[in-house]
Amino acid sequence: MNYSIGQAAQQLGISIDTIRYYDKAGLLPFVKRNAQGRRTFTDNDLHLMRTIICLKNAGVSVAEIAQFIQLRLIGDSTLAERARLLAQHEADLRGQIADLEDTLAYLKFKEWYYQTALAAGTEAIHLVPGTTEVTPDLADQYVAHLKAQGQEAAARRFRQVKDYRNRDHHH
Amino acid sequence: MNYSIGQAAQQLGISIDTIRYYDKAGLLPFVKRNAQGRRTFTDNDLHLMRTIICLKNAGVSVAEIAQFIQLRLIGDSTLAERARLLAQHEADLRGQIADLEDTLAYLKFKEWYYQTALAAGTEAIHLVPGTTEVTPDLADQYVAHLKAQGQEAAARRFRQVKDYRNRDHHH
DNA sequence: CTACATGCTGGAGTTGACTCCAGGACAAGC
DNA sequence: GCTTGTCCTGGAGTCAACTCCAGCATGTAG
Repeated sequence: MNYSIGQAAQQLGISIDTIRYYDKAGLLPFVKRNAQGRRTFTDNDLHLMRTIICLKNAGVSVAEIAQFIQLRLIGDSTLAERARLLAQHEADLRGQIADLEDTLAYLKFKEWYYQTALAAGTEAIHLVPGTTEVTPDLADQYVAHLKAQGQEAAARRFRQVKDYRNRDHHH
Repeated sequence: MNYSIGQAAQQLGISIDTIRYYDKAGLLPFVKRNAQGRRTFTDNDLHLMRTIICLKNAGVSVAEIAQFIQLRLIGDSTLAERARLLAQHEADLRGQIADLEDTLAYLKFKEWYYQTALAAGTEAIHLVPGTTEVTPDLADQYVAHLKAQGQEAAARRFRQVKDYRNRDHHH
């Protein structure tokens, strides 16, 4: 079964222009044309494009995906290199997920801040009296709250995030 | 304790230019200046900026963070609205994490593909003989492999991802 | 007194990933 | 034989989030 660019776009959930952009960028060397010069997509093409979209979702740049596709074109001699690239992208992805989990822990802390402030009717309960500065032991209060709720794991996680964020970064 | 823009940048792990960009964008209305017109950052300022960086990490745009900061400036009357925005961002973040987990499941499938191909010395074991098309039941083989390894949960997850990806999307 | 580090502003430039457009080809339906 | 729909190309435009620059001010070290 063959599909037009419009049908392919619909099935993949991306725009026609995006497909043409990927083609220009060298991501779709396997896509053939018909007698009129129009692109025709096979089921196998769509399968490959799903892998491309997967890599894109994993935060891999178009240039890096193009490199991967070029290796594929060369053949079996590049199998090890391709496996290595995928493993690298997997490690990056795990890192991204861990970062987002940390961000989530911090966001929950902020939500606790607003839930308690809302319950009190004012943000003042978290501020040093007469200022707009938050109380210095706010994070400790939150950890105590988590522990009181029996959420030991969450408390440990938040402590780590907090300690990490307060340490100097050197990028 | 007060810090210069350079010290703040170092402690937060972002560049001086980024801080100035955030200031221009209205994210830092709370930062004061000294007699020479230079920005001075308090510990509390850094705390607030860590929250901003957290939201940025959660994929929130600068414009949306600016809106949040404006609400904070107004005071207690906006507490409920701020709590609502945070809850929304948390939901978005959970969605992002789930998407990345799906991507990870798909990436692991591809890694299995390359591990087995490497073991065989050729990609041909996954292709329809004489073509460059992957065998139609490749995904099923992978699921069988996962089950044989006792990874029932991973098998279920992959099946869902696969089914989802093969269904039409309508964005 | 001069050099140097650090800061300021307004504004221009960069990057990646699209997204849109003008101008044209072709097949099908009326 | 005209309109409509879908496709083609090269190239320009957009957008967010920085990133860099010129030109200037100021505080400190030698």
